[in-house]
Amino acid sequence: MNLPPDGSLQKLEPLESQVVAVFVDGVRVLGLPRSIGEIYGLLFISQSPMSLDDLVQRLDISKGSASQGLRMLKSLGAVREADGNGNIERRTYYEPAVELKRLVGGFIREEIRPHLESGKTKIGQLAENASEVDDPAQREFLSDRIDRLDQWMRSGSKVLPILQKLLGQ
Amino acid sequence: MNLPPDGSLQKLEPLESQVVAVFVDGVRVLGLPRSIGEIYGLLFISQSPMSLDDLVQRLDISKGSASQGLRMLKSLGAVREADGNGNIERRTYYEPAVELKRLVGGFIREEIRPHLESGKTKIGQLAENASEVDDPAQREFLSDRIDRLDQWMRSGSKVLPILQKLLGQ
DNA sequence: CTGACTGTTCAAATTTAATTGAACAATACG
DNA sequence: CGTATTGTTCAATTAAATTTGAACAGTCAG
Repeated sequence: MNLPPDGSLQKLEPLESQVVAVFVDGVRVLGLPRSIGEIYGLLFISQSPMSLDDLVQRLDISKGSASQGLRMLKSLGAVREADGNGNIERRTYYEPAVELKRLVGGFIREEIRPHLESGKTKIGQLAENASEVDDPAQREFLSDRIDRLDQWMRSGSKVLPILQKLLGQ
Repeated sequence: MNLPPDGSLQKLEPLESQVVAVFVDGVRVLGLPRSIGEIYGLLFISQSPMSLDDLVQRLDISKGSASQGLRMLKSLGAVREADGNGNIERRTYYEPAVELKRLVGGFIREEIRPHLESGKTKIGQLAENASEVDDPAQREFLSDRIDRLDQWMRSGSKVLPILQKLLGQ
């Protein structure tokens, strides 16, 4: 007694499965969980917005996964709530953000920048510790390497906005 | 009966541990295994090249991990074999590549491009399948989305060499 | 040939990360 | 209120990735 209300829901069409697979593969490269790829992929290839329950049914995933996945996708700016045309519906529907610029921007903001920031902090501490090494030759070597590390971080920080600009269509 | 031959080997100095931690964190962002970060990190902060056995001892990892880790780092172009000054030694010693350009290039070549390539192939197939959908409105929507996906891939392919150039010092 | 040394391979064990599902808000409606 | 609906949380489970370690291959020296 929980049959799909109509035939269009439930199992994925072959084309939908293929698209979902592409995104599942894509997000793995980015180090994100597979459910993220499934959810975004299905939204991406669906003509109308979908609710959490729709995703649970069509992808055969748990409510928990769908909820957490949507949360992350929202924080990445990769999905947004569709304005329920008639506000009669209680549940919220989601649609994908399809501008590459936005997706890349969200990923950089949420997944890259925090690491760069914390890295810079740690490197600052490293530089201090290195400056206290007794042996001068050793100290010079360490400072040199740590400087280089610092340069890498700076390069990274400098390149990110350029990257975003280049992908802005 | 397997004591360290001298005090300089075995446990990591605090500074070394900190540097290794930075790299462990760094490679996790890139989706690479922690041992990769440990090995590269230690090589990076070490003044002289190290052998597989050195790494095993100092990082307290297995020979297997060290071997596989070095293999991946070699394929990424992130470490190279040090030319044994005197060719008296039998075992090979490794030193890190410290040019950001080379590291980024290797990562793009080994980890990014293959996915872009296979993605392009899959999208080609998708486009075919989509063109065979009966309903014209649906077909148009699908083609539109798949086109977009294709554009993303092209953008990615176009940006990678620019990225490499930007990081070339 | 035999033994010592260096490194690789890969199935099994371990560790880490993601997913589930049951319990729990929160809100709406009669 | 009572209960139906929608969604969140999080401890327990499951699944995936990494690490281990024992077996093996190749090489050199005696």
